[in-house]
Amino acid sequence: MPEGHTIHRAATEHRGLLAGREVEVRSPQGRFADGARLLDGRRLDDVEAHGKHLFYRWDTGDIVHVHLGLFGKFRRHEGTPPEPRPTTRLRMAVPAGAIDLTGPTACALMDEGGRERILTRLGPDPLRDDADPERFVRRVLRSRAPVGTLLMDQSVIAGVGNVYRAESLFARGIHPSREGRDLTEDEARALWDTVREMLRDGVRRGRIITTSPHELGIPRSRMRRGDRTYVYRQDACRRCGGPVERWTVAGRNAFACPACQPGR
DNA sequence: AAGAATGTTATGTA
DNA sequence: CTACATAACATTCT
Repeated sequence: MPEGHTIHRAATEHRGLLAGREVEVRSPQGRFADGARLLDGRRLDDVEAHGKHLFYRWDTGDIVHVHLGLFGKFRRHEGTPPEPRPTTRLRMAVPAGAIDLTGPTACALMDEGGRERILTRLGPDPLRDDADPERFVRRVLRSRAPVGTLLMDQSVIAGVGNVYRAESLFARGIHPSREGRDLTEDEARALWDTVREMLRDGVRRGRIITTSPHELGIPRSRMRRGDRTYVYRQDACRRCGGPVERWTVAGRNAFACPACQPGR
């Protein structure tokens, strides 16, 4: 379930619950046993999000790196949590509540060097105040790769996944197959702005909704799963009603409305 | 209940 | 060297 909005939301939530406190750390199945043993009872100092990556800083100087991948998920329990399930990779508990992690691509101990190694291969993250949009714009305008590929490339822009790729390009009327260098500077900047707005909205709502009930002609209360996107996983474009193209790029589904997103 | 899914990385092939 | 495709890995939901 995770694109950048999920990660930044988790960082805020986990910081609020855990930071500055001594945390009970557990890892059933021994999957993170070494880390859990080392960190159990230590103080968590901070939680940082960058793109889809999370970094938990501990008073030992250790950093726990978490990447949710495709299946990773956090669950929160208030108060005393139930016994962790066998698939629980990491539990961080304080008296007020607990965070459980399942299915991550990455959950590993590292040091500052490891964190920096990851950050150097990440592009600007539109959810971060320190992000430089021009880095994204330059990279896009110089590349002959399709803009749909560039948006999913975490070294070009960090935090965008398959849904935001489809929906942000739709919002700007840009076909994913257009080459980066064929975009105008204005298009590239507007694309960054759109992605940032969508991500912020995702953080606020805790889910991705890029459609407006007004445009769909559905009352907000009747909106359901399937009404949340214009082209992502749609057969018909929710704006013009025309057929949505669906094809595979690097093993992932890509979506576009050829009428609303001209250019290849 | 098989199949699909909001990811990344390493390795193979053209 | 680049640019692809494919496999591997993780789990839940329909």
